[in-house]
Amino acid sequence: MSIRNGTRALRAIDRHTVAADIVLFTIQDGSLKVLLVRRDRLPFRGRWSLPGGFVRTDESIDEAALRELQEETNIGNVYLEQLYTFGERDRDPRGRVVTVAYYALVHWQQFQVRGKPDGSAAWFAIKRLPELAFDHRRIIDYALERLRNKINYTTVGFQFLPRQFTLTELQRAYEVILEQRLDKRNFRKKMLQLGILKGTGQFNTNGRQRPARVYTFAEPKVIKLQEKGIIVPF
Amino acid sequence: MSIRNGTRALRAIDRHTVAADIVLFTIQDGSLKVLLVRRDRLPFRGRWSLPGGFVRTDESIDEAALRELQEETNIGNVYLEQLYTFGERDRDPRGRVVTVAYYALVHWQQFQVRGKPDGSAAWFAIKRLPELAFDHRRIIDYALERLRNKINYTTVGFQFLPRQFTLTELQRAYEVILEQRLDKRNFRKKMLQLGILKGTGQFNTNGRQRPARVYTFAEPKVIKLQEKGIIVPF
DNA sequence: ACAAAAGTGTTCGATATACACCCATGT
DNA sequence: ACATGGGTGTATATCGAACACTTTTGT
Repeated sequence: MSIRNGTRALRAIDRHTVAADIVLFTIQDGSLKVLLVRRDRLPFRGRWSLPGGFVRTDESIDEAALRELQEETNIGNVYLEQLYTFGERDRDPRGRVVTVAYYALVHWQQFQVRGKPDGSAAWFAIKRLPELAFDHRRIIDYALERLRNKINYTTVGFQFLPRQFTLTELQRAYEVILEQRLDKRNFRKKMLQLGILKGTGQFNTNGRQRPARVYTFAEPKVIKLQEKGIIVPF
Repeated sequence: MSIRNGTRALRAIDRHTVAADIVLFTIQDGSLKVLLVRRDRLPFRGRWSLPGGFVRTDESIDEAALRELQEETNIGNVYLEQLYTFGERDRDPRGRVVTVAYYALVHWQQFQVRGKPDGSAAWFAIKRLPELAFDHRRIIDYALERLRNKINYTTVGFQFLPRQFTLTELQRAYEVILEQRLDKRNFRKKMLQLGILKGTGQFNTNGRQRPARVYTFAEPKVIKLQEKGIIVPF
């Protein structure tokens, strides 16, 4: 990099390596999980770590996060949000690496590990994380805290569901994230009166029980609910 | 920087310059203001910009933000919080510069511009910002949004006040930040029942009116009020 | 018939909101 | 005396929380 317009050189001593790491959440088998990849090189070879990598100088950090996500998975259209930037001095033994952490949410069926059925990438339940490389454990904790906050006043939680879903499925997602049971009647009342669900007229009959109404989201994107009312606590 | 333990070199092509910029808020003369400094070099020479500077490789980003703040002001003990990292490709004409933005809140008396009475640093009302360098306008907008959100469920707003204050002074601060008038009785009721204020027994008699009770914060730090109840809306 | 999940209303308490007058002091 | 901001309580509406039974299907 060279001096272009400036009078001050961007000195080499000021240079950092910037990484983008992603906490990719999903819900599977009734528990909240994150995607981890096994490191195949030093440092921390063999340890599990967050998917991510270095930001190139010809891309924005957001672009880098999306690219990394696509390199490891086949996911295209994901809710991805910047989380926090971790810049402690000694967080990477290789030298000065600053990580811009992101978090993303997907429906588990939406996800496919790309070309790596060898166990080098896997979902881990939040409750049973292995030892992680770098400060990635801290990053996950932070992402989890953000997710639990954000579910209270936005529709991020919907990202864990497929396009069509039943109210019970939606409630289960909320219960898993918040780690508490919710009252069925209160939940349904609140959700329906928010006006962000649209009945499809279809019924889902997968079990040996009464068929459930199938809904979709009326709002295409994640929205804030400040003015419409807060979703939880119930 | 050299390869230490790693098998992968941290290639020069991955190197970025990392800056820390600070949105320093205060309340003065009944309006919310930010500190800006005039750039004395290219690019954007002569334009106003956020205080900040490059992060050195021997300090964490938080340390850099604090250092920059202290280099420009005499402030020691400040509420400082990381805001967001701006990493668009072309946000800096000199090349690849990633900015980790922070915001900080001070009582206006706490602040002194260090050694620069020449007009190279000044407070600007949020409502009357000049044209700014880089994407600093966007950063300020983002900080303002965060501040307005955070005042609803934390005690950050208290950082705008001196150690001792009256309830009316506290209410004025909230009104300035939220840009709306609040009901006096409701405000006082809510604040007092939160249990985070401590009466000093003293009275403040600065005007030609009834003396006002003087309070201090019972809680030393900024706290979340999720469990105690939300401060606003009133 | 029964198991299993879907679906549905009401009551109660807490909290937010709206609102008006007297008090203590300085000039 | 009067101007100025300090200080106080109540009534109403809204929202969250708690709570149990009937319905529809598959086996």
